[in-house]
Amino acid sequence: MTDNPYEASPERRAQRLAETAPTECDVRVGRLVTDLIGRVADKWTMIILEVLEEHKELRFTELARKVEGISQKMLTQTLRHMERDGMVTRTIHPVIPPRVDYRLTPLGLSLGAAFCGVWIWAEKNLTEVEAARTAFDAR
Amino acid sequence: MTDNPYEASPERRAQRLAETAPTECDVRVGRLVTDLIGRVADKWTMIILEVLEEHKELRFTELARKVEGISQKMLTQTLRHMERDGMVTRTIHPVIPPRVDYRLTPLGLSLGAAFCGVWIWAEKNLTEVEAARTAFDAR
DNA sequence: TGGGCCGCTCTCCTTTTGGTGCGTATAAAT
DNA sequence: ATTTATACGCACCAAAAGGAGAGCGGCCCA
Repeated sequence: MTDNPYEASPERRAQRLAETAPTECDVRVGRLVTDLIGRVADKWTMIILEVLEEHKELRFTELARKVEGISQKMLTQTLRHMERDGMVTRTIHPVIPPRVDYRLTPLGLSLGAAFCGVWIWAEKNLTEVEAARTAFDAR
Repeated sequence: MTDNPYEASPERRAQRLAETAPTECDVRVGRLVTDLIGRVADKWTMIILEVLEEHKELRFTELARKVEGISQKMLTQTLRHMERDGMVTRTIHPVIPPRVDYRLTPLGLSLGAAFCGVWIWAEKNLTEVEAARTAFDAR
């Protein structure tokens, strides 16, 4: 990506203003949104988000068990990213076997809610997507 | 990813049933959502989706120019994935310099609409995320 | 004395991802 | 005769992601 596709074409911006804009979101935020979505939407973040929505507070090994399939490395890494983005809080209890609790912040919860739309879409259009795939593969 | 985390743990499913499940979605939906998000979250799909929302029909090289930075390989690949999932239609005109037109299906349009929620979330919480990041990095 | 628990971190190693560039068919244009 | 334009497919290579497993620090229990 040499430079930003969101600002490239003046006609495109004109069109955006002329038409009933399909997304009324600001164009310049677009890059950051893409970035954010890319970061937030990977496989593990979603699952961890979901698990932490159910059980509001979990420690490291509990998460590792619930997520089931994640490596320690990925769990640590994902949790750090989520912490950095303000999605989870990490509280260390200085006890004898170390204990660290993770829980969602309001920000994290709201993200989960935002993704609910996609979730519902997937639920609604599941069969259509699967049909499209099998039709495509059968050619 | 050795196997599917959504079907792996019996205790988790039991737990899901026992509690007031916050998402009542089917397991296949979960897989599709993860899969879908993983796909849409890649760098190019989102941008192509957006570009095709604005100009409803575009040919290959037009897309290549609008997206600006994408390699031919990635453009082809991403379009094939989107076609397989039923997001775009691909019409080949058997003319002398080949001509192929791409446009969004209703399914593709509705997906764009579904992701609008996440888009809006990101737009709304952008500053908060950035603040969290700088705060985290300053430690 | 020697495990074992917990929450990591670090070091390999393999897999995946993505870019570059070449080949291809075909007819019109030069 | 050669070039040009179009929409790719294919082979090759570099970079990044991600998994496996070892180590570690400190205290408790046998």
